[in-house]
Amino acid sequence: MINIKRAGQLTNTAPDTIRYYEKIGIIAPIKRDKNGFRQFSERDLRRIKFMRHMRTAGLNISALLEYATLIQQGDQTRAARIALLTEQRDLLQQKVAVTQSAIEQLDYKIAHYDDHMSDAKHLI
Amino acid sequence: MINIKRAGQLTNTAPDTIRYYEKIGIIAPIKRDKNGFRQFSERDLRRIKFMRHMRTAGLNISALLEYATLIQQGDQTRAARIALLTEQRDLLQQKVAVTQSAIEQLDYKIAHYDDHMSDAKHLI
DNA sequence: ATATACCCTGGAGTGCACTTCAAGCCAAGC
DNA sequence: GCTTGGCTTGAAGTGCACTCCAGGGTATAT
Repeated sequence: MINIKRAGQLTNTAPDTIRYYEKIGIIAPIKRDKNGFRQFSERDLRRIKFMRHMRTAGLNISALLEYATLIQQGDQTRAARIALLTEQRDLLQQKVAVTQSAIEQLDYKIAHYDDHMSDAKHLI
Repeated sequence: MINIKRAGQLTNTAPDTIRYYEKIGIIAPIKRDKNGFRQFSERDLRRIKFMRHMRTAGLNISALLEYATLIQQGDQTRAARIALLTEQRDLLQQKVAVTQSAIEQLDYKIAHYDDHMSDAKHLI
């Protein structure tokens, strides 16, 4: 059986973070053994990995909680889930665009640091 | 002359944030009029815009402070500045990669929500 | 002269997402 | 039987980047 330490290794997530995710409800309650210790299933691990991945990418907890809540409410929320995922994907795409343009500005500065000094219009 | 309210509008930055940026040193001290009111130059505005842009993209304050400090130290820090900008650009590129992969996962889920239910391996 | 509308400062407060802590339970090894 | 190690909980603490506030100054309009 997979305990919380192992689950943390397998999902690259601190045990405290896993407990926190369960407590706030973005992952479903984990099964316990007779001592109250968490026993992780493969599905639990997939859920943790997914939430970590989305958090790392920049989704906030409240969006993930909404999603987790929709899942818990069953199949009739499918349309709402798709809408939420689509909205969040669009947000991530905007983020990528902003970051790309920052990368371009950095590249420009890196490439032109020789030519001008810092009073040139494009430099600070 | 450009006061802080106008500077905020022109740079899309709250006046409180501009004061904060000056206080912590990621922008140079702003010139004051006889009443102690800030008078922003075009260069000040460029600096604020740059810092906002970088912050929005995800650079942290400490990296920006390092950069601002190097600028203040003059031309002999050019190599260090380029190194810092390059390092930060690489970090942003990694961020973009992570975010892109999250977008792909979301796209996959959006596209396949009909086919399977949530016990499929790729869904949570 | 009084109201209005700016600005200033230092310091406290906020929101987010963890992260750490204190106190305690249970099982295995010496 | 007692220590060690892993787990449990609720609650408090942390770090980051702002954001707000109290108390006060100055200039313009009525």
